[in-house]
Amino acid sequence: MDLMLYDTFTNSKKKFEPIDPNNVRMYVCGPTVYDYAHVGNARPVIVFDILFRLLQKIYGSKNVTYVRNITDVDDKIIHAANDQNEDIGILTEKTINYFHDDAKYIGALKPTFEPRATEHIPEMIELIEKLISKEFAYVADGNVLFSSNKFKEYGKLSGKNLDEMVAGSRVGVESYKKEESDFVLWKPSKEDEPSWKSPWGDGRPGWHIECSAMSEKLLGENFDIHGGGQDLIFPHHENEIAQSECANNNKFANYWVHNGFVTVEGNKMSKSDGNFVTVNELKDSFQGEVIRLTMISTHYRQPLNWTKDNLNESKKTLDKWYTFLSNFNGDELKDANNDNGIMETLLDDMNTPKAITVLHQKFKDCQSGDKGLVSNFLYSANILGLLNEKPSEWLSWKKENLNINTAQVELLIAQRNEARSNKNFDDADRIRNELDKMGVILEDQGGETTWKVK
RNA sequence: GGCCACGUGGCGGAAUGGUUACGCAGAGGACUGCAAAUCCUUGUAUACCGGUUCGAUUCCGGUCGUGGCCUCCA
Repeated sequence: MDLMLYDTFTNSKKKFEPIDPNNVRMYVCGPTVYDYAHVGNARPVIVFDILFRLLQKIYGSKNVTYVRNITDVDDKIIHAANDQNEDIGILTEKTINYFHDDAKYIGALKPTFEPRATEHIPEMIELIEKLISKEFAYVADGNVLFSSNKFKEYGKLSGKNLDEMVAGSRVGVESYKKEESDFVLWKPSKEDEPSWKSPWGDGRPGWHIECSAMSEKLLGENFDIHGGGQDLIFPHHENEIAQSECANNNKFANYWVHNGFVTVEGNKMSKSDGNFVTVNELKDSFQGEVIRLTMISTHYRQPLNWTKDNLNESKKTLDKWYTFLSNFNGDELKDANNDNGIMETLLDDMNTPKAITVLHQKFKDCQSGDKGLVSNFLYSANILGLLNEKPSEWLSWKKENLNINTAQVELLIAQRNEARSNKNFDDADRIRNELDKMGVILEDQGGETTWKVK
């Protein structure tokens, strides 16, 4: 069965055919590093992690190159550094570490390459020079601008056309721009701003050029998949296409894959609206796989409404699965390797919600305890990056996180069981209520009493 | 104003030209001293109006509504 992907360029599902099956190449726009990532930022990390895993399964893990860049020079970073009175390099380094911690927490594999903008300034300058020499770009007041109307196909990804855009635009036009839709490739740096020497004076790159330069360096002029959030379609990806295709006279990316937004009460989650939740702040209450399952419970192109109820539902599901798996030791579940259904759902434009349905079915099927079926269930979940923890560790996670006095709980349980064995059920129930108030729930099973945290 | 996406039960969320998944919650049952957990059973939905069709939730047109992009944004 073929991999089908929804391509923004044609607004339709297309069969995926790699340029080179021995080197399938994907570029995804990564974070701008000035602050903790919120769950909206985390969505593409998970979505394209799923796609990365899928491509590795199909083409072999050695035959897929996944590039996710880090934007470490940008106005927002400069502002944040100024606000916090912090050195830019220290701020970006710190934020990159946060990001890596978060990515690991939500179970994302490391990309093959994670290039940083500041480490590719020479490549960007080279690309800009190429665009100037081909007269797609011009210099004005120390800025270098891309001349949008020189690229006849400008707007082809987002379905916009220049005349309409100008008519409806709310942007103030900078005086040095020939056309309102021209965009900056290089701009002069002010005092105290990061700055690099260039043929056009000391300055720094515009936002879009880094992706064109770095993708070309690591993946070539023409590569398979370019991904990112839907809000990057215009202008970011449009501008990347303009830069790269004009510079190289070659097709840029063959497939454009965009994830939908995370919303909060129906509105897009974003830093500027202040309606965001960071991944980091969820770590106290939810394990990474809970976040991951919540995220992939909705198809990647649909809006995803972020609620605590959804998180709790995912948690409940994973608790149930892990509880069941805790009856087995890991070694006896190693032999399964055919997935029976999960791959089919993913091949159809990464239908993760349907994959989860398949997982529920498999879970039901393996209630008999048949080790082959249990192994298959576990293997299937692993494809989605789920159930990678040891059940015992998963189930004790909350206890360790909540400062519950384990010794006291065990003592009360012993007292209750003493009362129960004397058929003193009033006392037994009183103790259980007491524990309940502490957030501890008891389960009497097979003559043993286990407990868990609410 | 232009462009794009979307409207499925109480909630989440797939799919489909003809019996509408699955999960959560709810209800009933088994189990339990009682619970919890687990298992079994179960009710409820395709925004509105037209059209095509033997038949549409699915295809087409329109209406209404929601969200997004057009400015930094995943």
